[in-house]
Amino acid sequence: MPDEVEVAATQRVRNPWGQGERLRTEILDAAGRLFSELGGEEALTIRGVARAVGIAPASIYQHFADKAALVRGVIEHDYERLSAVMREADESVADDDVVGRVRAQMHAYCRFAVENPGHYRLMLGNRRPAGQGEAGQRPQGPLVPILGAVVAAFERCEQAGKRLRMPSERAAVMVFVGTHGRVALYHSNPEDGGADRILPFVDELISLVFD
Amino acid sequence: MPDEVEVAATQRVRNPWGQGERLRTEILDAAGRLFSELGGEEALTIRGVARAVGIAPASIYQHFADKAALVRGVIEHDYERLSAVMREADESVADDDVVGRVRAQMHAYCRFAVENPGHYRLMLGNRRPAGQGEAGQRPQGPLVPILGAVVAAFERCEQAGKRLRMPSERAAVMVFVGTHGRVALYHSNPEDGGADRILPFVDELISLVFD
DNA sequence: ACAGTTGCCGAACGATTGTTCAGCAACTCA
DNA sequence: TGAGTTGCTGAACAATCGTTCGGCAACTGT
Repeated sequence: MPDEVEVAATQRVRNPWGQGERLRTEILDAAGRLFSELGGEEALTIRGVARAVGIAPASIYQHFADKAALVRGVIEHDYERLSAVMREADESVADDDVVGRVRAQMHAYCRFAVENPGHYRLMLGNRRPAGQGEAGQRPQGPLVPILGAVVAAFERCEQAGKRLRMPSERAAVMVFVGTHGRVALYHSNPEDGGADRILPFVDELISLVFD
Repeated sequence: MPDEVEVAATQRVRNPWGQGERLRTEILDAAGRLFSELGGEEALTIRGVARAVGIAPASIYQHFADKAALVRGVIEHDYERLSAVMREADESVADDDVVGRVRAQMHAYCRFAVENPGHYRLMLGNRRPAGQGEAGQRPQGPLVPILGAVVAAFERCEQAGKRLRMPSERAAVMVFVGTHGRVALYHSNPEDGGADRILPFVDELISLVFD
């Protein structure tokens, strides 16, 4: 019982150096970079991250309870990054160009997937062990919330009078999933063309769901 | 120099028991099963395979030079399996039902991907280190030859007079890649529906590329 | 029946993994 | 200035990995 109180107090205390939080994100960034280069949860080692940051392996445990927590942190950190670039791309297009906003979102998705093959692989490969999610939280894969933004973009298209060949949510899944699969094909065979081959495909896919 | 001769002679000698080859495929099957359940190259251990087969870890090395050779064997074995089920599905449909043959192929692909999550993950996650392929062999990802069968099916559609909204090869990529992506979404979030949610999506995707 | 070959096993080796712990150095507060 | 707290480190732990080696048992041809 006194243990809990002490732990809580320890966590609440601020770092007097003012560097602790910065090192945490530094670890997160380095781990993310290794993720991108190596790809795969097993390829990411505590020692490797520590070496990349320039600290001792034991220091990792001052910021993350264990390796699983570090991996969760990297995943969370990078999904926010992907969501951010898609949101920025969405907002960088004029409001009345509703289709252009869909295209901008998907192009941003492609760029991110090409530039971060490791994270991309993680998005697919994350097997979610039973009971990993918080209690009461409906279990959902990491792609689902991102898909939500695409659905919203298609609903804006419908409200702007654009004619779709199917309900907006279904169109969003169609485009998102097709883009996702095209990127998978690229990662399976990167030799023949990169983003310059992917983006036209995505554009044609988008035009396909409109009437 | 005499070493090479002796090794070659050893490899050429047939197994007098007549069981060696059978055990090899037994190892391959067990490794494939573990691949399906665990998913991921790193999760597949020599000791785990040996335990699954019921033999000593050292015995694996009588049939595979090292772990990389075992993994290559599993990949090859299972791609042939996937190609086989897609070919069987293709041939199980009447010749004049050209669109039905496309659907049968893609449905078989979905079933395989749902029933073998590990292999599916492998199809995506296989990072091909430089110089792994045989010399003179154009490097290509594992999805590419399978895609070829889909292209052929769409070319048959065109020859039968079906109108496509794009060149047959592009339509094949569109459908294949969209199906592939839909399966990825399923694996990312298996809770909401399985094959019964995937197959209608695939059917709609196929109908989308026809005029 | 006997020598020769072959496939499998038990045991071990070195390397690497995640993780823990005591101690040292740098900072804050009185 | 001195006590107290905090972050980081070096060293070590047990576990697990791929892999190797000598020996045993089952089969072959003669």
